Amino acid sequence: MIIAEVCVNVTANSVRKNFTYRVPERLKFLSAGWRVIVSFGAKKFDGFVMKIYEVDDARKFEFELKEIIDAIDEEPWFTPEMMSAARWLSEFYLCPLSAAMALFMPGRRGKKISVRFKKFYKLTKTFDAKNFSNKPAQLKILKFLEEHGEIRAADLKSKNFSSATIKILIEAGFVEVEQRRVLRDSYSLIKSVPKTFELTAEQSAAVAAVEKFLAARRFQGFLLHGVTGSGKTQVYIELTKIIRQLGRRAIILVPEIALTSQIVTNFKAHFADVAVIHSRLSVEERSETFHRIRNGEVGIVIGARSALFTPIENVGLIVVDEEQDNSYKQDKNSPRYHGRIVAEEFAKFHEAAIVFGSATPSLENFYRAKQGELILLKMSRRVLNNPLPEVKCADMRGELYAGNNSVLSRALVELLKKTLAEKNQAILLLNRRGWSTVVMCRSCGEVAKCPDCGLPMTYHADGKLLCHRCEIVSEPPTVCPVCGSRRIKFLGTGTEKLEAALKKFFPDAKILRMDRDSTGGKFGHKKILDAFAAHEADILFGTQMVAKGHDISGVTAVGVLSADAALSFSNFRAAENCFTLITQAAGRAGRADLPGKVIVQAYDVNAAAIRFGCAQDYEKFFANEISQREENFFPPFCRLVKLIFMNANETKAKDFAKKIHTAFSEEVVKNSSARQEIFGVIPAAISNLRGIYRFVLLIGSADLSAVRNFLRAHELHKREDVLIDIDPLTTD
DNA sequence: AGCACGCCGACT
DNA sequence: GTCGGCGTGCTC
Repeated sequence: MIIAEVCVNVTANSVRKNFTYRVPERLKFLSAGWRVIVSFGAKKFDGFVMKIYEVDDARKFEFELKEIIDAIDEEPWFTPEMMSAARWLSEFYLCPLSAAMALFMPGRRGKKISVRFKKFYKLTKTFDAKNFSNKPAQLKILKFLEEHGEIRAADLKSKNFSSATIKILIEAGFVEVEQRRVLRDSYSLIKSVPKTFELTAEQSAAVAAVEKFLAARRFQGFLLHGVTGSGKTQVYIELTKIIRQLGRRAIILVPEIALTSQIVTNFKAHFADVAVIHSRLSVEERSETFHRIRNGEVGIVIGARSALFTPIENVGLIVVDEEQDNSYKQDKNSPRYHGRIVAEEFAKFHEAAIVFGSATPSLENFYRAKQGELILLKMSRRVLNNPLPEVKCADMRGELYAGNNSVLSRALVELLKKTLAEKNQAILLLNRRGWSTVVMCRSCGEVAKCPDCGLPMTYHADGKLLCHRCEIVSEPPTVCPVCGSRRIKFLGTGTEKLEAALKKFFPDAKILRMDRDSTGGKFGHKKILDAFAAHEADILFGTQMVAKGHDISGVTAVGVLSADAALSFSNFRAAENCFTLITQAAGRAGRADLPGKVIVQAYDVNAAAIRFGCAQDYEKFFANEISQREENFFPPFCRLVKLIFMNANETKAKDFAKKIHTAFSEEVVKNSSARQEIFGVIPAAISNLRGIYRFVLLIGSADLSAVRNFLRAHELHKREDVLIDIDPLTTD
């Protein structure tokens, strides 16, 4: 009898093994990689066939075998590469195999994906027109088919062919029906004109350095450190050309969905077989794209981090653009994987080259490049020798002393006035959406908080309070719920309040806001950026999405408002994030022949990130920051593992965390040859989520495998009340 | 994830 | 004495 090992798709941490099912005769076509329906306990679940083998019919199992109920798709969903990748993911991130497998699924839950077919009619054999002299309608169709080869069923009416006539022809054997799968591609409308470009010396050198390894079919990591406007995308395109000529495929990752349109446009100018994958595509569109990839029709997959999880084979090149970007980290669902880490591991599987690109590399990767682990490729000049913009810092404390309590510093107002007068464009970045970021009682200091997660809520121009994490909406208080005072104050500035300020300062300017509230849908960002590129607006302002990866030639001025806002958070990455934000935003200015000017507004103008950011000096920033990281034993000198202990009972959560803290100190910190540290127990940043208390233990480790062994030994990965986050973005 | 089984508290 | 709380364990 035929036996299948099935990974049942139950999202429970405790179910961590595969289950054995009998394969009934009618499903004997099943092989590893198929999705199937199985009964599990009292219910039906979908599952993934991991292995098929034959055993003697007399063979007894210690449990009663059930039969697989049905197959889900028309073909195996998972390739062997996808399955081994999933196995690695579940080992590395300690998540159930089913959770790792689910990453490769187009929807959240593994339901049958509706497949769309279109009907075509085709000519099957030659015909003699003489035989149809008294059948003009049939002859008309036959002649049409002879000329065009086929006709879509949907087009019959418009051509005045009747379905009855077609039916006769089918019965007579002249015409056959073909059901063809419809593969939609919302990016097919993006057409671009092939551009020939001449590579700069630096670009050519970068391409040549990688090319050596591409041909050798060997894993190697590269860090392409190129200033904004140095033409990194052109390097990616050249490398992709080379790998395609070698008959291998490429994956191009961008941090956010918003950036895919831009890079897809660039790639489509050179390649015809580009596919786009990201989570905002409909489930059907994603699965159809999977189908095209599986068929080998696709040579280049472009997308956000989920573009790693496709059936693509024979990959020779993986590009991680803007590799420092935090959006590569999956932060909401398990497994909490980091796209950068996973991409590199996949590159090893495929014996591919991986190119990390950035103007402001992550500390981790720049450190690795310095150590020689990654090959460093430097591009320090902009293409066409465009100058880097001139960056000035505006001291907002000084502005206050001088009596200016506006959001905009005098220097920025001057710069904007000049820019508008010269008919150029400006970009302003304020990394806070909404109107007021804090709603506070002046009498007692109470802040309006989200009922679910306890984080401060943001006041929006529509008069509602919104939690940016849970998206819970509520009415702002008129009376303080704690002390009863009516002195409710709306503090802090978001993009909506900035919009009002801009309208007041520049009543004649056309302004465009871009933040999550103004960019809905698949192409929301693109619409705004296209409008701005067409100079339909003079000032584009919004959250950090205005600073990422686009190239609009009319922009000569950039303002970064409250650049140091992120520095107040106790986050070891705060300085890095701040530096990156300034550099990225500044990079938007003066990319064409017009020189750019940038104003960075900050309260703490002496902070290292602000100083080096304004100087646009990555090396100095790195040198300063890396010494702090070493001193505090933070990445890249360790890997972090964050454990969150959750319980409705505060004491239980805390006590369990304490117990694990002690165990880790005894078993790992004392015995490991590598440096291991554990901090905690501290309340999580979200200390209570919907009535569940949350406490954090933070592990800094120079040997992750020892930590993983510890977690396994204590079966923390099997628990529902402990969350494991490897390489977390924040420490609380 | 679901569901059954099992051991302690307040009820007809 | 029983009904039902949800802690623990199992599902091929």
